[in-house]
Amino acid sequence: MQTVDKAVELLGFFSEAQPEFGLSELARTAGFDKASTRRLLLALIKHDYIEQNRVTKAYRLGPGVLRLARVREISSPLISITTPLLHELVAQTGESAHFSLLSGERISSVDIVESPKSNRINFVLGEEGPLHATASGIVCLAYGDDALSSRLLRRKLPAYTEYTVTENIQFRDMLSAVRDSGHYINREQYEYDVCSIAAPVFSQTAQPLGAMAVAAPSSRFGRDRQKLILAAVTQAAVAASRAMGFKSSTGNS
Amino acid sequence: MQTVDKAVELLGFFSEAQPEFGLSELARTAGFDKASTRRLLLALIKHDYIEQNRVTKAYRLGPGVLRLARVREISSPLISITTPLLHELVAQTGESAHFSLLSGERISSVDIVESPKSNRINFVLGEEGPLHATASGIVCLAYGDDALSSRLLRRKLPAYTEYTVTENIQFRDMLSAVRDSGHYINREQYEYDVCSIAAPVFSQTAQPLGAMAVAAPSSRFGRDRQKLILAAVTQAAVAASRAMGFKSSTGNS
DNA sequence: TCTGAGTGGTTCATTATTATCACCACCGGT
DNA sequence: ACCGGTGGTGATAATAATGAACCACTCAGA
Repeated sequence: MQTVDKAVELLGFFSEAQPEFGLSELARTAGFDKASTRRLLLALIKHDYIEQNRVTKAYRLGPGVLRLARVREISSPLISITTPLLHELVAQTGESAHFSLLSGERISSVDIVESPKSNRINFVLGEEGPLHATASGIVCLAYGDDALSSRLLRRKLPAYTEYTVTENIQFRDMLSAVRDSGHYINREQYEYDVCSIAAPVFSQTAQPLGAMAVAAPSSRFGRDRQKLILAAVTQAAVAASRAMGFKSSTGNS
Repeated sequence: MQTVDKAVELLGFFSEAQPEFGLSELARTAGFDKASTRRLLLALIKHDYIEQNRVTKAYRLGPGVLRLARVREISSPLISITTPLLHELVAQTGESAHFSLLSGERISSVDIVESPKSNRINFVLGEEGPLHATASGIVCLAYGDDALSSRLLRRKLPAYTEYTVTENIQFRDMLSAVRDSGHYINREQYEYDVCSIAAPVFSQTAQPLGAMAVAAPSSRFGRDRQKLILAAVTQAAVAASRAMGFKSSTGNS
């Protein structure tokens, strides 16, 4: 089913930052042949998951994806749960908050509420980030399938800043610490001057499906604020997990 | 790319009414081999467009579709445009209103606002209906590609009630009338006691991408109420088209 | 307990599909 | 006129998908 793989992989390249692609452009970024790419796109267009601008010839996500999301959201709500929690997080902490989904070996923000402050962290909706350098990704790795973290650790982890943890042993210890504490505090490991705290959100089946996180500039990341943010984030994550039908194994009576 | 076709076709079977499928069940409804179906599902699972309940083994739409919809909605808003218009329609008419998307040879509601009345028409989100027997479908056909209506008319149109238009000549006349008037009034052609009025919504590229519609029980579908509903629906559809970047060719100055 | 009919899942020889490259027509700048 | 870039197309060589038969399991009923 490599053909299907490629087709749905194409969908993954579209993001808020780049919602449109030319044919050659998409083929290049995907690493596929131009002709193949076009055939894949045609198949997707047939079902309205991609549409083409007749004038500019550019391809973008089609209206069909809306139907899917509505159906999914009705049968098992997610965004409608996280949005109010994120608003609360922003109100409590004054910082930008976001909910990210674990998606294969990447993590992508699907719900964002931005801080009202002018100096704030901005996220791009739908943009994918690495698991090993983001707080959200790290908590997902910690609670996720061992196979996933092992697969990731087989390759050398790329460093994004001098603080990125790239050593396998150190990384495994970190994951273990996350499992003990229930959260992770990222201090400029992905981007300079960006710190964030994330806590995992679990599905009914107790798998981590994503993470709630709050991000702040380093200048507003002192001890006291960390405490405040940490408390708010963990609370929000627990609330989200509960709302999604996850029965926590600890603290039930 | 028949393989991709099949894979994305699978996604189409999930709806609010049936958000979960067993493997055999899905293979049966799709008409695919069980083994193939499973391989297709695995490919989709890999990218989080399908997920499987580990306990019940049932398949359903995965969280990945949420990302796609958010990206699409940010880059070219649709639902966020139609929802307020639908609320207004319900306020004006007192009846249930919905926005449907043209999707291949079917039409499916993606946005619904229900009437506050206890006797109201209820829609199922994401459920697909036939083009030729629904008001929304008929207006899309009227303004859509000729190839689409011709393809549909090649087969004998199935009748759902005694009022369903199934004769080709009569049907073509009907489409022509829709193009003249800009709307269609469906009186119990799909379901008894359900009448509805629909008007087309156009994209930037002047293709009909769906329709706004209001549906009422026959008992509340007298002349005066038809007039009221018709005016409200056409107004809402025009507003939606405009908001989506469609430049109307008539009435511009 | 045995049977049968239904699950979900797997295998592998057969078969039909898709990838690729070279090509075309077109556009915009030099 | 040319060049480098689009989007798009078609034939053949190389690859992938198919599906009948199979297993293990569960549930219902005799």
